[in-house]
Amino acid sequence: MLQNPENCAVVRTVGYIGNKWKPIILVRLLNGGKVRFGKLCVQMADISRKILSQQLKELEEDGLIIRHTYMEKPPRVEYELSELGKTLIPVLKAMYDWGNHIAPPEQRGTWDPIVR
Amino acid sequence: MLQNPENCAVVRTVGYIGNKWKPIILVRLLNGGKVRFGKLCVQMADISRKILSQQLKELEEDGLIIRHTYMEKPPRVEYELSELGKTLIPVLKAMYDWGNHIAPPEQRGTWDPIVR
DNA sequence: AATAGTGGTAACCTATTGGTAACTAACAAA
DNA sequence: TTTGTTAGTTACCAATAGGTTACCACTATT
Repeated sequence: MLQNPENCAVVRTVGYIGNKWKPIILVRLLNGGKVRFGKLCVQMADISRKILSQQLKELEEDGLIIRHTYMEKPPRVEYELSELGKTLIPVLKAMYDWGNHIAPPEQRGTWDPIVR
Repeated sequence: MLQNPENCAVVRTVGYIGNKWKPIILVRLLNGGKVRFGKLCVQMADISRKILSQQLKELEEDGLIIRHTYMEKPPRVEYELSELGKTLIPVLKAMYDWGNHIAPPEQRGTWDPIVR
């Protein structure tokens, strides 16, 4: 609660998604079903493969996403929001709305994810 | 918008508050008016004075908080949410709610800031 | 035979974050 | 006279985050 800073719920949330990449990765997974590693890589041009796979691993360990591996050659790996991950949607939406709110009008977008 | 990752509103938001300390500092400023540096320091036991003053400076540069200095000895400095900072309340509340939602029941709190 | 495609990992490097201790100025209290 | 007080800053160092490049395994294609 607000009166007990050392045990604040915001601290807990920050522990899960309080860094540069995780909210952005999660938003990429809102647009429906499973997304391949390579597609994420292309969509997020600024992130390196190493950091992306590292962040995906942490998100999976934290139970926010699910990793599907297919025993094919060349390999195929897909990522998907977990049920717990979906509970973050209000947080991601609030972040999206605020970013939109402070953006110059010509850079504004709309929130229309497929996952609800 | 979700279709233009390189220009996503979430990226913008993360640029302002996507780190370990800023959301936590901002939440400390929701409980009404101006708060002294020393009080913030005590409330957030885990942050060092150096990092706290650094983060406060960035928040001020980004226009999210206002810094009031009084020409007294010993010095007095107080921090306050700006109007722009107050527009972040829905984001902070969503983060708070999610952290609360995943917390064990005995660690849950209530959201009752004085600033609205 | 060489190349492309996939989802990584390893080695290496830089940049940012964070921590500690010492120092400042000016006044008040002991 | 010494100490305490406040909100820092500076110097120095360690730890973490993030980035770059190269490489792998295996198959299909050229």
